[in-house]
Amino acid sequence: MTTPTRASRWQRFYAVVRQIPSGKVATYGQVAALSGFPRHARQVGYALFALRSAGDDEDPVPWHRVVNARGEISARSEPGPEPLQRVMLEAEGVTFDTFGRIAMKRHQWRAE
DNA sequence: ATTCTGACTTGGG
DNA sequence: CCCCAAGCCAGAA
Repeated sequence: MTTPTRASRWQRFYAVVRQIPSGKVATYGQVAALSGFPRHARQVGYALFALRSAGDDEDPVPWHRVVNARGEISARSEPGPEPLQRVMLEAEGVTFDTFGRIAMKRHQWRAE
């Protein structure tokens, strides 16, 4: 709605994640910082978790472009989107090394 | 109102 | 590289 001052921080995170271009990835901490909350990396993860069942076909959030600081896909409590996330990233041109890590120096998103 | 949980990060040893 | 402690917030029961 039109109440940004009362809007959840989560909406802020989603807005930033939506700005991540295809072929690039950002870390939770990065998203938090760009949203204006340097120490809220955790909340970003939780926000995305809540997004799992969101029916946002009109306003999709590229959650798959958010990875942890190690450059790996974070493990969830339950199996599911992990392999999918990797597939989606690879489909966008993101490459993984033998350790299952992303070449962050090459794919990490640089905000402008 | 309280308690528990959950896609994390960073710094220090 | 690994392990530990602290910081942070929202939603469900």
